[in-house]
Amino acid sequence: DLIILFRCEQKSMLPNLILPTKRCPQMSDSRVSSVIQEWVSSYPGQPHSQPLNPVASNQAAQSSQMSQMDMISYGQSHTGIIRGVADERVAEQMMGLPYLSYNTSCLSSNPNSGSSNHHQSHAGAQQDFSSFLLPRVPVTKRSISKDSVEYRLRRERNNVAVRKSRDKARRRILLTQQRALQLQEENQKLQMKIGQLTQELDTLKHILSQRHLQGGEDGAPQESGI
Amino acid sequence: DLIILFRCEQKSMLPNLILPTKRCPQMSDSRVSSVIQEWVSSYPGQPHSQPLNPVASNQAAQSSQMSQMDMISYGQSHTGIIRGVADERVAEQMMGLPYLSYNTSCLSSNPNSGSSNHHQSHAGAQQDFSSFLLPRVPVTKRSISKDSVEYRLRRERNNVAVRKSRDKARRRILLTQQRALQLQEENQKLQMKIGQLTQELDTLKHILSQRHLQGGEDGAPQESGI
DNA sequence: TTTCATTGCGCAATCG
DNA sequence: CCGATTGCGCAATGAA
Repeated sequence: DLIILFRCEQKSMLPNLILPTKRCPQMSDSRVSSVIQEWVSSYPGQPHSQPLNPVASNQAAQSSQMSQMDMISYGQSHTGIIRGVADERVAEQMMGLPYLSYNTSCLSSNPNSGSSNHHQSHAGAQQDFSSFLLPRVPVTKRSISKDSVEYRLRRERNNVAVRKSRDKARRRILLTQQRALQLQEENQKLQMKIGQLTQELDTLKHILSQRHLQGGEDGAPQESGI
Repeated sequence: DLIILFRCEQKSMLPNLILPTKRCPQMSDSRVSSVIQEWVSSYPGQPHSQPLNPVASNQAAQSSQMSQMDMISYGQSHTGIIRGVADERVAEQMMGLPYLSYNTSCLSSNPNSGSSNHHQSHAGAQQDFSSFLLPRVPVTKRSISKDSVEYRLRRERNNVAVRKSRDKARRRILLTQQRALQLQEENQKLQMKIGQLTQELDTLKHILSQRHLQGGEDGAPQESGI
């Protein structure tokens, strides 16, 4: 009864067990926990009366390259979260306070980087996942030198792309809404037309049956027309 | 032939001329220019062969409280932009480079605050809008002291609300899409049913007409049922 | 490898 | 004053 969620960067490493999203690594902890909640509450096995209160969901990877490979384990009765953080550089806007899940309590711990504050668990047989948790800590990619012209150019290009993409999304959503409304109206018209045709058909059938009663016993009414 | 877009903070001041959005003040310059382009290109008056090249669209109000009341004027032949900026404090992440509109050239000018760099126009009879442009420069709200606990609490609460709202939006969009698909399927079924009923009706009508030819001249076929 | 497109997220402004 | 929305930039990632 131990469900484990992996969060990793490599697509090939995605076990795709619970979260079918492609964006797993970017989901916030609160979102992960809410997804877990949804999934658990939709599970027809145990009652799960309380909202299972995932303890931590802290260590926000706000604008740094955290979460190289985070891992969250959830036990049935003893809810626990194990998190491994492989940080590359100090988060810039790391303000200290952890995430707040919608409906869960929140425990802050170690508001800054580290790669040392793992294992916030508190029960059960948790193995040593350190080999998983620290796949490549000191990667030290090219320091992109935040102030370089090239960085700003890339940022600006991405900002343009983001705006474009969001405009597109907005238009798509609008079109979908309009299409839904249009289809609904069309549906009503079709329903009305069906009612009309059905009534007409009933009338004709009635007339034909009357004719049968009147015009004697012809037997087979089928007359394959011209 | 002078179209003026106002961007202001107070809802009551929204002339709502071109941009019906509630979020006018937050629209980026590139978005504004794209909206203008859309609007102009959909205008059946003049040809507007070139994409009208709105000059500036700079002065990014990225994470500061800029754009108290910006104003953009657009002339038919001489595209110009007047901007009034009432800055309260220096933008934090102001990196220097201006916005890049999707398909327009970009002229940078005065990458930092000011309330002095207005009137980038270059033609026509532009009046003095300074009284509009500087409604309340030195507002100097309560400095929220970026590091205060209260600030962080508010930020965290807002982050939670944002996540919640976006989850809701995602669900709404998904529901709309599913509803559209469902309506489409239903529509097809209804169309088929209509075809079926129509064919059946034609058959019965044909039968009835045959009966008329066979059974002599009854005259009126209408027999109001029981 | 580089570029653009998507997407989750935090911030700030604004609405209700 | 609060939460809810929304535009935006950033970073990670997908896709080509």
